Amino acid sequence: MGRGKIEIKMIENRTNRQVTYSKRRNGIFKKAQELTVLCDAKVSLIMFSTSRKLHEYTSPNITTKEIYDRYQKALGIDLWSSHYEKMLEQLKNLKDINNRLSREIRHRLGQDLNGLNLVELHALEHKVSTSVDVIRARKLHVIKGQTDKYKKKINNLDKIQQDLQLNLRAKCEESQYGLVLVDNEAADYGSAVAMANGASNLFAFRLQNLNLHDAGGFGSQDLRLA
Amino acid sequence: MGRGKIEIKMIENRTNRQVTYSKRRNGIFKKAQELTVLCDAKVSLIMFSTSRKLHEYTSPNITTKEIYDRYQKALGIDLWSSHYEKMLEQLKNLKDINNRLSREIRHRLGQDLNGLNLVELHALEHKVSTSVDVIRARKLHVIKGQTDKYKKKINNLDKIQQDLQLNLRAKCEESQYGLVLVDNEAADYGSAVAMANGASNLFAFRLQNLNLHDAGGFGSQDLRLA
DNA sequence: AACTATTTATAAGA
DNA sequence: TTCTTATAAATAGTT
Repeated sequence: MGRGKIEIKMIENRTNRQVTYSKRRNGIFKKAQELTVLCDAKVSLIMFSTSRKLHEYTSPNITTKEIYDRYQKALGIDLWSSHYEKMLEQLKNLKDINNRLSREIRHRLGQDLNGLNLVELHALEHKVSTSVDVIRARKLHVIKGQTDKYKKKINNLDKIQQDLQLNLRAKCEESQYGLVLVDNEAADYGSAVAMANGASNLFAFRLQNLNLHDAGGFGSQDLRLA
Repeated sequence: MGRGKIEIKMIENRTNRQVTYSKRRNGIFKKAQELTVLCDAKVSLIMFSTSRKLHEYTSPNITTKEIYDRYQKALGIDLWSSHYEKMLEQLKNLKDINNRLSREIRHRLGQDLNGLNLVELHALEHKVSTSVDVIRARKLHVIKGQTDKYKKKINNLDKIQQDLQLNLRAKCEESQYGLVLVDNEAADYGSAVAMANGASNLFAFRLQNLNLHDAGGFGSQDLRLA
């Protein structure tokens, strides 16, 4: 349809090709639009020129995604299925795991026990009771670690005091220059005491916190300094 | 282009519309194919008739998916992202929940306690210890329910025996026809005993199972028939 | 971008 | 549906 008939083969001249692309693109878009209106059809027309430039027509009242969803449904394929289905499966697995974990926790909390028979209840009691033992052992271990550290600090403090007393005695037997030295030692002594007190206060604070949470109370032997 | 000019509006006659759809569909496909060849373009043309029937044209040497991938790239969008990202978020949330639940359970099992300080350990001990109390209380409740049932059955059995003895005594003081009646009563007596034994065996079985799981043992008062 | 001679598409009818 | 054909529409080559 033009001044002359043309053969349908690639137009070698770049400019001519570009011009023809433009003209025919408009033509095909118009056809698509007419088809949409005349025949109540839904059309998605996507095209890329040689220069990879995008042009598209989509019928009104529908999106490209909807067209493509319909397309996949019609062909019974899902180009994203492998990815999508893997995710769905993952989701399902995680939900299952979640449910099992939640149930386990609820039971360990003493909730939802109605479904359990005597055997299951006893097994659960034993499990949780064993856990308490493990946790208590761990707690005692931590307490022992902290008291050991505390005792060590006290020992250090004792040693420093002894050294100080020795030094003081020595200094008193020396000249007046000793005073300066004594001042220095006194500074050291002060920081050592501060340090020891600091550690001690820290520990006291922790014990206090413990008691705040100790609704059940724990046996006196639990806090014995081993 | 036809015997007469037509207005571009929906063709009301279903048949005419279908015929026009057919003709124009062929026309537009031909145009798409010519554009592909003449201009070295890539075209994806998807359409649905009123009856939702799918027809498509895709340029050779390219797939519909590739066209759509290019399309999304060109527009800088991702048609599936909203769906996809929602799923990703769901996955992430479930994983987080899982991790928290797992951690809670591990702690309640007495595992992975290294990261906990003394306060946390004590709180944990208290929580789990409280749970044991709840579970134990529930267990005792169940045991009491079963023993009550057991006692009730024994009472019933006693009553049946008393009735039998009364009846037997009465029958002995009657005529020889009494023997038939005694046989009937004996049958009843047997089934009653079987029933009582059955219940008793069931309970014994449960206690046996309990003992299999009873590594820690439970106090004798726990099994006292209240 | 226009123009326009010519080809092509297609509406209506069979 | 498919074919026919008169006519509308598209467009190749030109300006």
